[in-house]
Formats: sequence, C-alpha cells, structure tokens
Amino acid sequence: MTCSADYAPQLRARGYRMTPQRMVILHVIHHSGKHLSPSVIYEKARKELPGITETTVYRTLEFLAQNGLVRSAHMGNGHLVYEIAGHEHHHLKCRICGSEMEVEHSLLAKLYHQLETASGYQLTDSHLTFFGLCPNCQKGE
Amino acid sequence: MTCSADYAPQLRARGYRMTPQRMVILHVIHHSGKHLSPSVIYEKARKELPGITETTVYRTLEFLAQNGLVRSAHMGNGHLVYEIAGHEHHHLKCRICGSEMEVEHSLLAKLYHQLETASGYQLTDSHLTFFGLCPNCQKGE
DNA sequence: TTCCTTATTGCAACTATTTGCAATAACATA
DNA sequence: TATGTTATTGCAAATAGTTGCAATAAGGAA
Ligand SMILES: [Mn+2]
Ligand SMILES: [Mn+2]
Ligand SMILES: [Zn+2]
Ligand SMILES: [Zn+2]
Repeated sequence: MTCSADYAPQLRARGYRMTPQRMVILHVIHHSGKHLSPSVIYEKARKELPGITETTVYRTLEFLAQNGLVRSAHMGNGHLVYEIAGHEHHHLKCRICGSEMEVEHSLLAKLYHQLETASGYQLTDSHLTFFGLCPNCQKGE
Repeated sequence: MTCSADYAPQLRARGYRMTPQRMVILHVIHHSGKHLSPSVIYEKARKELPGITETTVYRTLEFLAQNGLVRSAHMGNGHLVYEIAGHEHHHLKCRICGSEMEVEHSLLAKLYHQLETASGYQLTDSHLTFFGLCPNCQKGE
C-alpha cells in the first residue's frame, strides 16, 4: 500500500488529511488499472480494512474525483465508475456487445480548442464516453 | 395532449403500444423544452394522470430513450435527465456556477468522422456534456 | 363489436446512493 | 510528546432507482 504515500502530500497541500480509508481506496483503484464501480471498490477495500463503510466509499470517491486524484465516468449503464487519474483519454463503447476502446485525448485537442474559442468556456474535464457500433456488430445491421 | 398522436405510429410500427402513461410522459417532456429529471416528470405527469407510478415513469423514460423518442443526458450531478429527441446537440456546463450552453452537433461532425475512421466504430449517440469554466467564472480563478 | 394475445402497468420488495449528525482521529502547533 | 482544532468517519434514516410477477388493457383479428 505504498502507492498512497504519493497521494498524501497532494491532499495535505489542500488542507485535507490522509486516512486509512482513503489509502485503501486509492490502493484498490490504483492497482486495478480499469474502471471500477463503487460496490466493487467497497468489496475490495473491505478485505484490507474490514470496518470501512459504503457511505465512506461513496463520499471518498466523490472527494477524490473533486480533487483530481481519480476520475469518474458514465459507461452507459447509468452508474458511475472510477479510475486513477492518469493520462487523459476518452472511451468508445459498443451499444450492442459492450466492447470498449480507449481514445487518446490528443485526438480531441483540436475540437476542445474550437469549442473554447466558440463558446468562451474553458474546458476542464476530459473523460467522455462515445457510443456506437463496433466493427463486428455493424455486420449484423 | 394532441402531441402524443404523432408518436403513436412510431411505437406501433415497432410492435409497441401507445398508452395513457406514455402519452402523458411524452406530453410533459414535449412541452417542457428542457431537460427534466424523472422525479419532476413524475410530479407533472401525476397532475394529468394521478394513478401513474414512479416505476412506470422510470421504465417509460428508458423505453422512450431506447426507441429514439427522447434523449437522456448526464448533467454532472450523477442523475439522468431527459428531453425530447429533436435536433442533435451537446452541452457545455460550468463547474462553478452551473450555467449551461448548447453546442450544435455540426460543430463536432468532423471529430465524429475522425473517430469513426480511426476506430472503425460507427458512432450513434450524440448528446454529450462538456464541463469547464464559463467566461464569468474564469475571472475568479 | 367482441375476443384474444401479449405488451404494459402497479405493487411490493430490493438494491443503490445521499444526507444529517454526533463521535472519532489526523496532524499542526506548542 | 501532549493538546486542540476540525476534517473525516460511521450510523441510521431518507431518497433514488430497479426488478419479479400477477393483473390489466391496447389493439389486431374475427
Ligand atoms: Mn477511462
Ligand atoms: Mn440536451
Ligand atoms: Zn459490438
Ligand atoms: Zn460559471
């Protein structure tokens, strides 16, 4: 669980605290490498810290997302999933078979600039999910 | 409630039925012109059809979205909202003050084509929400 | 108009997520 | 190392959304 040592300073710098709960949640997300639902995170976290509650998991996930340590995404089933905030990327997901693929944010950089220029907004988030049909499922149409 | 007359054939053509519940829900969404949450839709629908249940509202909204009559969106609070499926568009939303603005899909058309070419996926959905800072809130940063 | 099939609804029970509040514990300071 | 402040947690209760199933009713066919 050494990985959480890297995150503590980020929290302290903002006046927040590192706790066993936050450590274990970061640990779980950090080492999974994929999108995890709150309930899966809870189950895994519980193995290392049996007393942890679901309430804390939900609250911590939102807190970590707010502070840029993790990133949330809607993958189409209506429920949020979380992952460590690493490289900026987006997702493509097939409406039929559910297969996913990642898209580098650099592919959207031009669009983001266009949108910023056209709207005056400064875009801060980048973790979108585009839906469509994968090459395989297009055949069946 | 005449507006629902237009929707009935679309449902029948697919083997589905038009019901008072679907009528009133479509009516509510059609005449609102903005994004509505399931609970707001339920409250409004109830005024016209007192017996309707929340379960039916949730189920109907998903059904209508699946069949292209309405469109759902995540506007950042974790809850889905719905609107009539009219012109294709996306949204820009300020993380601080919550102000929103619409973006025509045509602005993203080029990107969509790029993504399709690069990935092989055929993109079907277009109702995204981009988050950032509105011109006004940028000043305070 | 009446009948029949089956899509749709309502109910009740369940799972998921949020919120208020008092108890706890992180960590800055002395 | 001991102390005080207050960020954070756990609990319980509330709200939001889902699911199985039997009763109902839309609408095609007779
Ligand atoms: Mn991702
Ligand atoms: Mn919209
Ligand atoms: Zn597919
Ligand atoms: Zn703003």
